Amino acid sequence: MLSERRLQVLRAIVQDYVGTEEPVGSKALTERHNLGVSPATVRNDMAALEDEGFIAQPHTSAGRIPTDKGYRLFVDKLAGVKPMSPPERRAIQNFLEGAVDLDDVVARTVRLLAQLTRQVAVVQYPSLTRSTVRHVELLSLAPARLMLVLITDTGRVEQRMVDCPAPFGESSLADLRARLNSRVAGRRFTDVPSLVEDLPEAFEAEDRGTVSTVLSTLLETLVEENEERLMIGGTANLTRFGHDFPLTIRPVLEALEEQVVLLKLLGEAKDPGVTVRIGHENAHEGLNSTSVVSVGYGSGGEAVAKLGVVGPTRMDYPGTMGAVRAVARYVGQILAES
Amino acid sequence: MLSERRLQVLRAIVQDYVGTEEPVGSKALTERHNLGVSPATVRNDMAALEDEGFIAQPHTSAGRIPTDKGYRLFVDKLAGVKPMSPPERRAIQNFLEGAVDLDDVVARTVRLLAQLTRQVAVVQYPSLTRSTVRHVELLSLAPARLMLVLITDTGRVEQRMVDCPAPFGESSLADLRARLNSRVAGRRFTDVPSLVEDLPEAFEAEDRGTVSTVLSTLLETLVEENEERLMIGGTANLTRFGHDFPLTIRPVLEALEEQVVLLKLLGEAKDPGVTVRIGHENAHEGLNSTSVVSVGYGSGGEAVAKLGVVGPTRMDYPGTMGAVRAVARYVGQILAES
DNA sequence: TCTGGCACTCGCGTACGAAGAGTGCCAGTG
DNA sequence: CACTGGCACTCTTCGTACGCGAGTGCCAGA
Repeated sequence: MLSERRLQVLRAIVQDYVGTEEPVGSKALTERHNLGVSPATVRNDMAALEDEGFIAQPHTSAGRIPTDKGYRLFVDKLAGVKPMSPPERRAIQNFLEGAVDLDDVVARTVRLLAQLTRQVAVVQYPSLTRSTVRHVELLSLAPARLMLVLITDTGRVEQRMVDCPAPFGESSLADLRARLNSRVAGRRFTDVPSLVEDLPEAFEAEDRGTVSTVLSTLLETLVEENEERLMIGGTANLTRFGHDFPLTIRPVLEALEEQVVLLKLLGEAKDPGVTVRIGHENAHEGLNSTSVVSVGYGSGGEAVAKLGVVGPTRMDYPGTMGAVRAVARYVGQILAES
Repeated sequence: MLSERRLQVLRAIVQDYVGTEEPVGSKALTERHNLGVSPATVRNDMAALEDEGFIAQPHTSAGRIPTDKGYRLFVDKLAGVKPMSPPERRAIQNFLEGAVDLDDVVARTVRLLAQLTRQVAVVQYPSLTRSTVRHVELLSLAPARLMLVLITDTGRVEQRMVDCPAPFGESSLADLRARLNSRVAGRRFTDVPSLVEDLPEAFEAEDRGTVSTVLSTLLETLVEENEERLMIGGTANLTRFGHDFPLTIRPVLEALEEQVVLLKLLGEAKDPGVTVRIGHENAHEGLNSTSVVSVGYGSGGEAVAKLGVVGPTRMDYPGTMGAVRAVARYVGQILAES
């Protein structure tokens, strides 16, 4: 196993490299951290760390840089989560509090995260499938045309057009609206199907077709997975990555445009706390030189969606994790209030 | 004034430069376009064009590249709009037709534009202020808490919370809902204020406070300018710009994140047709080396929002203008149908 | 007015050498 | 046995020099 000092050396390498963006050599290390040993000793430790695969050198005769494995060890064992300072917390809260609706909350969250971490921020809209129904509204637009509006407890609104098989009277409409709401309001989305399946039976034969159509549209809306939307921001921060550009930035931008990829990325993190996926741990190869720090957030105790940042593997993990965690917490509060 | 041949030379320079991305010299020009004159003659013409400020040379002893002024002349006088081919038109239509709601229409439009032009696409959501009200819905969430939902003819949905000064009964709510809709449904947003101003008078004294609150929230929503949302896509195409990166791409990404900037940019174009703003014609300095091609689109005859692309000044103007115009046309159709 | 010719400019790629940073290894020491 | 100082070696980086090629501007002539 690695001795205590070798771990310290690794930690020092990560910290210095993150700070300077340049391979770090043995001499610089002893100067900047008082490890109490000489460069030569550090060199021996470095050789050992390299054998184990925690660090590597870009070319012979350059300093060392951490590998993905090295960052992994650093994140798991050598560093904690750096809490936000009180002023920062206040700033976060102030910034989020001005939001007027869900879109605004998400938009502000993205900006905030991007600004705090100086990286690319990704925020998933509160998922439909994990939330509860606040209200279902039905509007008559034409004799045989309805609009279905679904409002969730997180403030999200979905609307769908419904073309009815037969004209549907105002009184039937009011009836359906009332029955629907009394059954599903406050219930979880996953419970809705079984709660409404016998609804058509309560109506006259001529209306049943329409009721069924409305219900199936509703159920469709509930499960619609591709409706998992997200918002990203701070892409300009990508330009700070390396100086070796197009090659690095291109695939990342492409990946970010593929919402499917991002959703899968966020979805994979099951951990209740902050999750970090480093470099090649990300399935998508465009993101092989980036790390993703993500966490769930929710209006109540339970997570209804994820948010996170995408940045170079060479990032300030403790600070980023702290920012992500803090933002998630406050967004949760805001959602619970609204 | 510039002779006919000199204009042809300018056109040839623009076309070649757009194609090759490299400064074009007199010899190459005579080889690729049969102008019927020798390189020496072309050189004289080039010297004249340079004196007039239409072209420039990056360094002595390099070929010429068009200036912003040169592109401007090209766009205004030397090139038309290249119409889309029938297969392309069909592809556009097919791609847009699958959309399920407004968000989806906008999202698809962005993808489509980005793909067609291989540049960054920007689509503004149909503006609230220029559309008409389809329906206003009021929901009671708590005794003194309402949700106001506004649905526009373009399918856009806005919701707002309303905290009432006093509890508001179900019957009053139904009353208000009915009166509100009978007055404003189908009317233009700009007409709404005068249509509802005397509404509180129709209610009992105890309810007037709430009615006023609801109305002012509604009016606020109507004029809320900062709610002018937009969606962008195709940012990965930025990496095709020049090979001189960070410097070029950075400010563009930053400008794109500032929705305010983009909205102003799109808003400035008053022309009913396709508008092109080239390089320094864009007020924002981050966009000084890009061109913006934009056009209005709408569900009826009238434009309710803008869409366009942002790309390098060195772009295929006729093709881009054709694509933008065609997409706008089809999006308008889709919106009118839904 | 156009053309061919010619000298000139300048950016670009390659080659070479010096400088500097960092390493690995080894012998010596507490 | 762990640590240290010393030293030779490797490799990148940077500056300079140089030749090539593309392109120009100008001029004399048709």
